Amino acid sequence: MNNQNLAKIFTTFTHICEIRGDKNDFFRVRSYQKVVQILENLDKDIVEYLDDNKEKFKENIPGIGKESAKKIIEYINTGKVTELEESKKTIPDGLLEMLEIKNLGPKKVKKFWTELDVTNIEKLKKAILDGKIEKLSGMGQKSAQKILEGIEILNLYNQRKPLVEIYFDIQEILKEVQSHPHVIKADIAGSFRRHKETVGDIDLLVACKQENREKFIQDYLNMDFLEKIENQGDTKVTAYLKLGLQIDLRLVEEDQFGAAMQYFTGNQTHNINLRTRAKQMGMKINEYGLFNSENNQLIVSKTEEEIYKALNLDFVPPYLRGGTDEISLAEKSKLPKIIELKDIKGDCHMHSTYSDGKNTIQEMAQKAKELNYEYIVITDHSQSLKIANGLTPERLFEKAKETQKLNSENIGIKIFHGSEVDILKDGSLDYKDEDLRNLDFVVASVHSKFDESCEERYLKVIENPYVNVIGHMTTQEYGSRKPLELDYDKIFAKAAKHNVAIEINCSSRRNDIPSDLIPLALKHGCKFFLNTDSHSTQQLLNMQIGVNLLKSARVKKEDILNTYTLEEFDEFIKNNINL
DNA sequence: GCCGTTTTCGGCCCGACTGTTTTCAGTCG
Repeated sequence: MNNQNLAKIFTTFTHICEIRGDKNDFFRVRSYQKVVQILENLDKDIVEYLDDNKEKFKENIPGIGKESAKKIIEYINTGKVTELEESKKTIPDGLLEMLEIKNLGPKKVKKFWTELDVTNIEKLKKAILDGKIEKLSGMGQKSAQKILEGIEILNLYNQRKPLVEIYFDIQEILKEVQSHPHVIKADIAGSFRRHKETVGDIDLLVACKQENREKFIQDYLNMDFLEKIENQGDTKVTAYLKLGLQIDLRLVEEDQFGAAMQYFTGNQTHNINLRTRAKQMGMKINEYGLFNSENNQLIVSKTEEEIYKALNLDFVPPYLRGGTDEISLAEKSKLPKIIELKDIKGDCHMHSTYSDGKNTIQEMAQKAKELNYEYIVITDHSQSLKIANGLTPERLFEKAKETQKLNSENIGIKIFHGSEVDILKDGSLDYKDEDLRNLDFVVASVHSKFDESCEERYLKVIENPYVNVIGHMTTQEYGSRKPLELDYDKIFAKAAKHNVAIEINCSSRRNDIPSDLIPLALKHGCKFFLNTDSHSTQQLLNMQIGVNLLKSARVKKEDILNTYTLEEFDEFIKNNINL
């Protein structure tokens, strides 16, 4: 959490500097922007980089210099950064929210503030409607109108969306574009391709012959996933999707596609670092290719692989392009080996028609077999969760019998008899020991009283010998429930001690635990299950999104327990019950 | 503010698009 909190503090500071527009501040702001990106993409909490006394950095992090380090250390020790707090007093609060408006940057915000005393969005709206904005120098009716539109779409489209929520919708959109007769190649770049947890916009790249561009753009503008067009030029269209996100289309020539994918995948710091490297080597990178900077001769442009190779680097996969240490690792051929979808051998949290799932055990097993899994665990809800048709001990027994029967029919995948057992208000489990004893696998989850009492309940249930994994621990649900603020240090330490794994639940409404907690759990030696919590066969496909999220968090195969083969998993659950 | 095979000062990634201009500033990614 420190990384994200610090990133926010530094971001606010850069915004304040930009609005004030002090002389010679441009490169200072850019340095801090770089620090923000580094913080957002570190694979460990920043506190891990400090020495035991939290007084200095153990190792150098390129991009974080003396000044930033001082501020970070102050934050770790006191919870605030004095200089940045002080700077907040130098401008009215409302100016910062104005920066969120599309087409409105720091220069104009400053202009409106100093010339018209416009200090928040409300005042800005009034100034536009009163015709005051358009009279300012450098402004006009169109600019004023654009800002007004920016205010209107602020709440509609400006929210970042969780990757898990939009992943398959975007794939569908991509397929539609790819099937257009004038499209030679199309793909999504940007944070979507880097597998970030949330996505602010969609970068769509299309290779298309120059003579077909105009025709394609006309057809694109009429595609039914688009809602509103913002800007359009010969090679670029900015628009909004019906699902509530901005989409930027860029058109390139076929043999520039790799260069464009590289250029638009980012992140910004990765690109700056790469272009700086190119420059030092006498080359120049833009979206059209890698060029000799002296004579502008093209060196390579067709594929990303060629570009990294020409810069004497191993290919850096998109999910590692976070602008931290990936370029120096690629230079030394030391990029980390990260989990792949094919490493996943089973899914250990899913529901059937016995509780609130839409498909039978057999249907779930059949779909899982198609995904090349060796095993699944059916974990229907326990008795207290009546709203989800939780199973009484009698029905749990029936389910065990059906599971046994299916396994005896050799359907080509092993089904384990599990349950997602509620953690009750006192931290006990929702079945008696005699029922728990007959289960192969227990996911223990909270489904009621989502408050700080969960900390004590988790600490107690971790001691329960039947528990294999704690399900969706922070209980976050996008748009409805924020992650619980608990002492995760304490919980993870105890879970590791008792060999209780932590679930990374990749259902489309959860993504829990969120990736910023993963390094903390790893630090304590915890292992994870990556589960889909599927309530239908279709949702089993979410595993792909879960793996993608783990890639950008640099999680390795050995940290995820459902990479175990059937034999290893069988052995694991037998040994894991510690009576 | 940060960095260094151009190393302790001097330079810092690159291009598209828009609107207001008449050659460019601001914004965005």
